[in-house]
Amino acid sequence: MLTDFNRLKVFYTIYRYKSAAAAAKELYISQSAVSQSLGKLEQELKTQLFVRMHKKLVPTAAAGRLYEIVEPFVRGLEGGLAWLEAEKAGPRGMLRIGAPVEFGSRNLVEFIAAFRRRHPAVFFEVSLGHPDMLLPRLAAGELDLVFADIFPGRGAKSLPPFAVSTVIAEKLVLACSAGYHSARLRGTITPAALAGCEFLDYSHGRPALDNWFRHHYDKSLPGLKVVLTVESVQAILNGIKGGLGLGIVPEYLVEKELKAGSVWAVRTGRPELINRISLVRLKGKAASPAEKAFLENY
Amino acid sequence: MLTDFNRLKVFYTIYRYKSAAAAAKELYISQSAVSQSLGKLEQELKTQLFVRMHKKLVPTAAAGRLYEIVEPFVRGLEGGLAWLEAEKAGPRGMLRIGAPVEFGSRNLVEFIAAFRRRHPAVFFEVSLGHPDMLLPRLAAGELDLVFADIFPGRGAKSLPPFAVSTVIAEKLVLACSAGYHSARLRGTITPAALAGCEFLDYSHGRPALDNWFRHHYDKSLPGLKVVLTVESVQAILNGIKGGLGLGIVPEYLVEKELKAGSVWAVRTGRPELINRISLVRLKGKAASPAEKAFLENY
DNA sequence: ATCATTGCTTAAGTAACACTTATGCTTACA
DNA sequence: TGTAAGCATAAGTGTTACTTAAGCAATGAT
Repeated sequence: MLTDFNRLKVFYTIYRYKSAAAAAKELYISQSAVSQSLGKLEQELKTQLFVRMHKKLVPTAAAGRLYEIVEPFVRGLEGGLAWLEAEKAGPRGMLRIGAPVEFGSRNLVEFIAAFRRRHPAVFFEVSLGHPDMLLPRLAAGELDLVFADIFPGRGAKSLPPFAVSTVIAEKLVLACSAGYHSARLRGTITPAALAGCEFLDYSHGRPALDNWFRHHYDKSLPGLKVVLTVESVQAILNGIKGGLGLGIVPEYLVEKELKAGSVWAVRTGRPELINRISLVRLKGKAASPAEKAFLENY
Repeated sequence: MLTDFNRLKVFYTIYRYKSAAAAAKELYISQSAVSQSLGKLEQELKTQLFVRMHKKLVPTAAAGRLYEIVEPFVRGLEGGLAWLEAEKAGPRGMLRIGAPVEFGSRNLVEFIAAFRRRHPAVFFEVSLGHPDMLLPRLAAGELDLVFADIFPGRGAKSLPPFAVSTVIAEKLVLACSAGYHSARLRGTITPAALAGCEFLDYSHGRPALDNWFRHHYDKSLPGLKVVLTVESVQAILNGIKGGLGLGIVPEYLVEKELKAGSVWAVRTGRPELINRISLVRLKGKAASPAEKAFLENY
């Protein structure tokens, strides 16, 4: 690679003015410095860049070629720096956000819509997926912030470089349809009574169910009949309504149905399990105005 | 503009490795120097570019943007420098040549065709026109070399920054058709006899005719009847053959016709006027291998 | 758990080199 | 012919980028 990029800056200026004296004035250095810098560059490239004529430096073909490389760069740089300045001045620019599928396509998009009404110069790039996929991307600098629904069990301790703050705490209920309930769960609810039922969960390790049982009964029930595994709250909800069995869903999603009696939720006397949606950022990363505005409002 | 371009080179290397230590190794400087350079750049931009994490530098969005500007530049630069190297190694690349219309579209193009058979990596950009238009472009570095038919009268002294060498010396004759001759020029040829004839010239100052008369009779004849002015040797030639009158043409173009007797040329006893086609280059400009090869063969 | 390793940062000293001042040369223009 | 403008070169100086060294934090192995 070229040893000294600064000489290119001098070259660029000389080329524009076809004059060392004019370049010196623009660069706030002496004409001699410009001349020396050009000489060094020519030596370095072992190529003549200008023909010295009286009161004028005439570019050679090589100089023309070099200028065509340097010119778009300088222009791009000026534009880019101006953009950085603008981003520091107020909320604008791109925000790259990761979020769980359901939360991202529901709450987050709604919030973004509201946010953009106040800050139309901010635009978004949302990546939906598991925190397991999202957090490494955050750590690699590909995302600015990530929403993660980290269950109390795992996570937490294995994330030293992250700054975590809870934004939403939604109650999780174990629910089934009224029909399923009246058919399979008459009488008081006990772990033993539940053990014979059909269940729905989000992935094959049944993390949601295990978590719920540990919270409410201090133990997980092995050998549950998980009849449906699907990575979608909406799908689980539909399964519940269709009488497939019992599944974990955010309580606010079934509020109407619970009141109407079409859906029934297991109550154990203990407070409901809380699903904390956390906002994760890289520890030590300065927040841009756009990011600040986003964080303040959430 | 940015004060120090060299820091961008360091930034570029850091970004590629996401590591200051690796960048230091590649740049053959200490890791500390890399760290300091990055710090200076961030200060200069007043923007955080990397989040310092253990054994890793994680780029921010701003760094990504900056990289997208710098990266194509570095790649373009590498390509461009490789090209310069290649051009120095052997005859290749672009040659920008200026020439008079007739010479350029006839002799020059023929020569280029032969030249390219030996050096297929050399390509050409030919500008046709008056030396008056071409030489300033040569002086401005827009052309590498110019063929010029400079009449002895002017030129020569007003071109101090140019290096001139004659490449072709063609005899110019004042000719007319056999029919025109027998009808209008019986007997011995004198200036007085010629004065009553019709003439053809290349431009309205009748430079060719004046030049010819000064050479052969040491004076120019004012008030000549110039019945056709056209900037084309071929057109003049056709005019002569058509019996329009007398015109100046290169002797070799009418050699056959002179021998056959269909065209007749004025002979004064003096040696013929010589039209020197000169090759003009910028004094002090180093010739590329392609240019060298071109000059050697001409 | 503890220790060794790795990588980044900061501080201080040094060495390199870019810049300035000064001079001379060339050319254009009055 | 003289003067002014522009570039090149030389010598000296000043800035600053770099090196060396120490400190800190996080990781992974024993």
